[in-house]
Amino acid sequence: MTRKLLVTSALPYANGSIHLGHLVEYIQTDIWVRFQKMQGHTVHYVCADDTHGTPIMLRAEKEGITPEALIEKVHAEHSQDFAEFLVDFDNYYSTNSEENRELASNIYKALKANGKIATKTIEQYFDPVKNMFLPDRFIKGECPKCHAKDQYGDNCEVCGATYSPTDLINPFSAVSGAIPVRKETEHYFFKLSECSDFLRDWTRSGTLQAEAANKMTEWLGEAGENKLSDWDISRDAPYFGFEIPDAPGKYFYVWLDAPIGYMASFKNLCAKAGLDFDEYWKKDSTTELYHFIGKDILYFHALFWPATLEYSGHRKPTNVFAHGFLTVNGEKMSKSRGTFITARSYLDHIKNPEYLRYYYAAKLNGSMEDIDLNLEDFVARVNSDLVGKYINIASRTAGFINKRFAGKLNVTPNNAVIQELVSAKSLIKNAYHDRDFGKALREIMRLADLANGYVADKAPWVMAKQEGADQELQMVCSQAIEMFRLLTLYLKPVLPQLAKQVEQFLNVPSLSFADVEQALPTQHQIGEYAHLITRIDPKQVEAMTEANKENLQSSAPAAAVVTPPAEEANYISIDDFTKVDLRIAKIVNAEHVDGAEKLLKLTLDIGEEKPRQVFAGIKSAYDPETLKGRLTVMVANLAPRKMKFGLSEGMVLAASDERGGPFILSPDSGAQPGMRVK
RNA sequence: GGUGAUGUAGCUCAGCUGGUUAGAGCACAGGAUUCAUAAUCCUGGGGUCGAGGGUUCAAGUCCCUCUUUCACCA
Repeated sequence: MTRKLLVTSALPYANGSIHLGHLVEYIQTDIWVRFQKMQGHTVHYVCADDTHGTPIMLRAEKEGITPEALIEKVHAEHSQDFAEFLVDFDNYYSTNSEENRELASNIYKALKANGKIATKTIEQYFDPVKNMFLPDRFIKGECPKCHAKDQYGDNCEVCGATYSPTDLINPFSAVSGAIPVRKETEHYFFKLSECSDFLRDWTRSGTLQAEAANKMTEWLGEAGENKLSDWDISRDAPYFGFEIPDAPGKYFYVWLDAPIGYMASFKNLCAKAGLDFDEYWKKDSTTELYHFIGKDILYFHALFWPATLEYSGHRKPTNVFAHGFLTVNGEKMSKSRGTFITARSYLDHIKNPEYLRYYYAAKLNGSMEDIDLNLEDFVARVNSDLVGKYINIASRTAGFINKRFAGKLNVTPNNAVIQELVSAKSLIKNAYHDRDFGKALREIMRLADLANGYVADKAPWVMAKQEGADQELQMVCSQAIEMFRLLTLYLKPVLPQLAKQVEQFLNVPSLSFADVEQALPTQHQIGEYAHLITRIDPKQVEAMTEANKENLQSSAPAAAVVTPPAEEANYISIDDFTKVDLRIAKIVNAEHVDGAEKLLKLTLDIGEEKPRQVFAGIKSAYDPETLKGRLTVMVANLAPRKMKFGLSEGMVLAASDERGGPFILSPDSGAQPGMRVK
């Protein structure tokens, strides 16, 4: 039976950039969705920008653009960030859409028809200069406890006290600076207080996480008790959002139409993909609905949202999955420590999004616990697990298959390690299903260890030198490749891009869980192995945190109002640059290295007594004879590195990308060996 | 302040309903190996499981007190 699943991640607010904290959720959801798709289920993964509310209105005003222009700009930026992190939404939409306006209005009307809407006059702070009501966050003043100046209306960042704006000493509007006045206004309420019996039932019937269910009883109180109060769902003009149908000048509070944005995004997808919206949202739908959220917004998703759905005649979520927050190096993300890292900054420095996906997956376990991004551990773990263990299996065996057997495999299924890999399928599936990605990856890496052990045990490099051991050599390497195929399949939800490259290398169609038992056939032809990933250099991480620190300094005077252009995060200082000692080098000798596929051994004169010996991976592009006597550029102060063929005392610079290369550099005529390049 | 969670080797984490000398990966030390963009394999050192008290034949695992960190609520 094919299951039909609709999955969402929380809608990011269109007021700022995506950062590594956001990405925990999108990566978690994306892995789960990819896993479900790999099982052959029908899955739709939708999301959208959350675009309404006072902060967006005010920020647009500050930037001198319309809110629509602001959210359009942010939408493009968010979409790009998600795409580059391989978060594969089936639709990424906006809450400021016609679909959402219509759905929000209809839901409101249905709630009203059900007697769940009330009006009440409340008193609120009002900015007499801007002529608008002020949310707590936009009132500032002196903390009543510690008397720190310039604190927000809801809590003090200095002493941590929480209070209401009325308690502030000398309050002022953060928008205009005017002294706010109290003013009465009529608000619309969703009568949540009447929903506690329903919510208590829903909590019990649903399969919320244990911790989430605890929270629910905390909010709901014991049976018979009613701790819920009605929910204020309106805001007064001016407000960027949807006007309430029968209430001119009143707008839906952003948190009313935000979750409806899940429906709107899906509705938009339905129109594009020919799906039946009602099949997924009608009261007795047999499809499944999952919301991935952060624990901070559990309140909205476990109370308001199911109640809204229930009393407007829709289905309820099958499950709400809450995750914890991200800390970096054990502490809250901090701009001064450089650990407040945007998605863009990560991409600029570390480049490969799958490293972060892997690390997050290794840490996630389906609970609401916070997870820690320890940057040193990140480098060690990714390098060791992905490069050292997993990729190494193909890297160390594919060469034999390519060179000795023209890429032809000979897999025999009766192999203990392969059998263990195959039988791990259900454990791994269950772990993915339970969102215990950490458990899945621990198992997969244990299997990768077994595969490396198998290769070490069989020692194909010995067979390669023996007469008449060809068949065994081919078999052992084929088994290793089959192990690599299985590991790739298991890792695919986490590393979709790498898996795709491996599928091309293995010359197989897109892998899914049904392929576990389908071993590569005998005489199967694989492609040429090209290295698939490289290690993270800790310097990249260092550069990233440094860049984020500088980022803060340069924007400090502007006090968080203006986001500096993303490129600025890339800058290094002149001091950083001068650390690199670049020298003009004369290639006095160049020769092939016995046994090395890619390396040339260069002898370089940079004006020192003794010439430098440098191994350079440029054999593919240069004949040693043509290099002799040439001038080029080398890094003279690179730490010497012991390689298999000897000590390399520096590095020759060369350019390359997918269009070709490597191309070494040449100075203009007149340059002499030993001259500093700066 | 109240509630919920959390604290296990240097680092990051497993330890299901309490059951033999507490586990893994990384890091570290020694050895092996050279196929692999130095990756791999074997062996080893290292923990009063936040602190104290209690229940039990038996507790990292249950109860109480204190404490660390985090979140939510008032």
